[in-house]
Amino acid sequence: MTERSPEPRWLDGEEMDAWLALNGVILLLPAALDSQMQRDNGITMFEYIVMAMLSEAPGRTLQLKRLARITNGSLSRLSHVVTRLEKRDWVRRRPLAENGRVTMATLTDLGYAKVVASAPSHVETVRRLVFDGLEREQVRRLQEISEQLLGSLDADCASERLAPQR
Amino acid sequence: MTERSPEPRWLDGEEMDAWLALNGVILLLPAALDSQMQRDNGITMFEYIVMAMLSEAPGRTLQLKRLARITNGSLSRLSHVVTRLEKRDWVRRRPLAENGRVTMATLTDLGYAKVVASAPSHVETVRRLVFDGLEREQVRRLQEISEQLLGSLDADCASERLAPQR
DNA sequence: TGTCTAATGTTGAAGCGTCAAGTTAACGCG
DNA sequence: CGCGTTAACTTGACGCTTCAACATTAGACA
Repeated sequence: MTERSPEPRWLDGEEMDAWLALNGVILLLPAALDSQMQRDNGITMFEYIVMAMLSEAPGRTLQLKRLARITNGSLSRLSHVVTRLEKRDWVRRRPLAENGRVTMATLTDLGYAKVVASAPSHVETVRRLVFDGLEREQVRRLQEISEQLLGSLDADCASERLAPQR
Repeated sequence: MTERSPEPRWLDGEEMDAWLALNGVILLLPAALDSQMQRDNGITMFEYIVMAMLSEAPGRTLQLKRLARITNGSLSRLSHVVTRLEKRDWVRRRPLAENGRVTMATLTDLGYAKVVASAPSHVETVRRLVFDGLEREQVRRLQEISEQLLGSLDADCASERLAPQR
């Protein structure tokens, strides 16, 4: 619990304004995307991303560990989700013969069809909520800033793994 | 929803890059903030925001409906959270005499102390994850872009309320 | 004044995510 | 070879959010 650091470096006016706006975005945008996906396609945003990543992988197959990484999810979360997707016959699990520790997830034909069917309305929503309102130049800036933030976030995750607090 | 629109307006290269990065941010940043708040202060990010908003309100008191709006949360979610916060003696609920429909939430002294104690580590995290990596100019651009996105999101919410699908 | 409708909150159930614990398999190394 | 350690994954419990249903009150209006 951060001992008694003398005085935190509070945010100044510009930072506070930016933070309030960004805060709204990271709260509302995922909710809006999830809501649309659930309503129009009956699946979670995360389920969609998992299947979309699989659909682009060679043989529509990926190791769970790797799939967890590229979807920014925990292994546990992924395991639960794959269980659900298996019940709907969209994904199949198969242990790898060469290495008994890894298990592979494969997107079925039915799963591929589901991704293809779900993509258009999703893209439409992203376009409407994000890109329709932005100039070309802003899109480039958004990418630059987001990648910068991603860098800080990755560093943060890494440091947590290496230096458990307390 | 979107019957058989001929062909969706797919994202081009720049948009796709920006989207991937933004997607990572809106997925990882809330998780990182929640994780820090839970670990260091034992409360949810949303609980913190609720109490922080109350702490800045006149009389540390706000109507639930209004509190829901400024915290970007649903009324139901807020009701559950306030119930939890009441159990910890951080917030108190009181129906308004003048208008039996509204109920007010008030931050207690204990709740105020909790916010004050939680703020430094939170600000430190925001600074580390967001602002330490950005130039001044980028902060301004981030604000501009975020506010633009917020505009689209608000319009989206509004349209959903007015035009229920199906 | 009586009724209808809308606004404000509450509640319970169901679904999803996290966390901690457990399993199994590979690896290092004495 | 046996042992301990690590990596990959699974599972169950718990907590939070959503959703739908409900309760209550205020205002409209006839």
